[in-house]
Amino acid sequence: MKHAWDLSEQEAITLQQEWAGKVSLETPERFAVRRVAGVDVAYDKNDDRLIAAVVVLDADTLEVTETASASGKPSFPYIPGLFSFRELPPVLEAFERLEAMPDLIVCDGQGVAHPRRFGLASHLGLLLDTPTIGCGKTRLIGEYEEPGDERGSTSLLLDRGETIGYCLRTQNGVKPVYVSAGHRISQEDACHWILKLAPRYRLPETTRQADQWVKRASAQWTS
DNA sequence: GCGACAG
DNA sequence: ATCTTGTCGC
Repeated sequence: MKHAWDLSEQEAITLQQEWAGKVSLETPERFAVRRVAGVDVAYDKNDDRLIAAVVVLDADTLEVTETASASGKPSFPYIPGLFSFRELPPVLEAFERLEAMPDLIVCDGQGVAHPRRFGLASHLGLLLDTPTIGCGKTRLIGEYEEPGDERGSTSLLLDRGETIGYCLRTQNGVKPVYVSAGHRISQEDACHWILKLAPRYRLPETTRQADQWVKRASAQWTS
């Protein structure tokens, strides 16, 4: 039988075009965030496995309150623009192992700053029906001006006349990050949240903690 | 055809 | 993503 994630490249693209229309760029009314999650995926080339880790932080203290992980064989190759079809299966499994769902999720990669406006963060947000933000270390698409040198400086990420996200400097003098709304959040709120989540380093604490935990998890899933 | 190209 | 040493700067 045909598995939900067993798609051809063309079918994946068609699904993105279809689902992009379901994405919401509006922050919910009475948006109260207590738990913020960070997601990261590692690849073990030795046995061709993906390891996903989800960490949940207290939105006020930024302390880790829960973690979960999952592992599986990649069911899709890495193709720029079709990233989510490779990474999401183990990520979703990790989320299922969480005791409490977070109020906001920060992903490594893009949200709507994507050729079809449906990056990893948008895909995950739609599947979990939860607000998501995409925060990438590098750009996938879009043009922008270099933001100012100070923390908090931003510039628009533009594509075909549309604002698809922001280029954000999270610390004085560091390389900027690329922020875009994933689902159920506005571009502006997405940017504000990333800045708030990155009080000390270039990357938000959600990403840093997820990165740290995915490495511990890989050791476990290997041995 | 050529260059770009999240992790 | 991952493979990898030293090096510059605070």
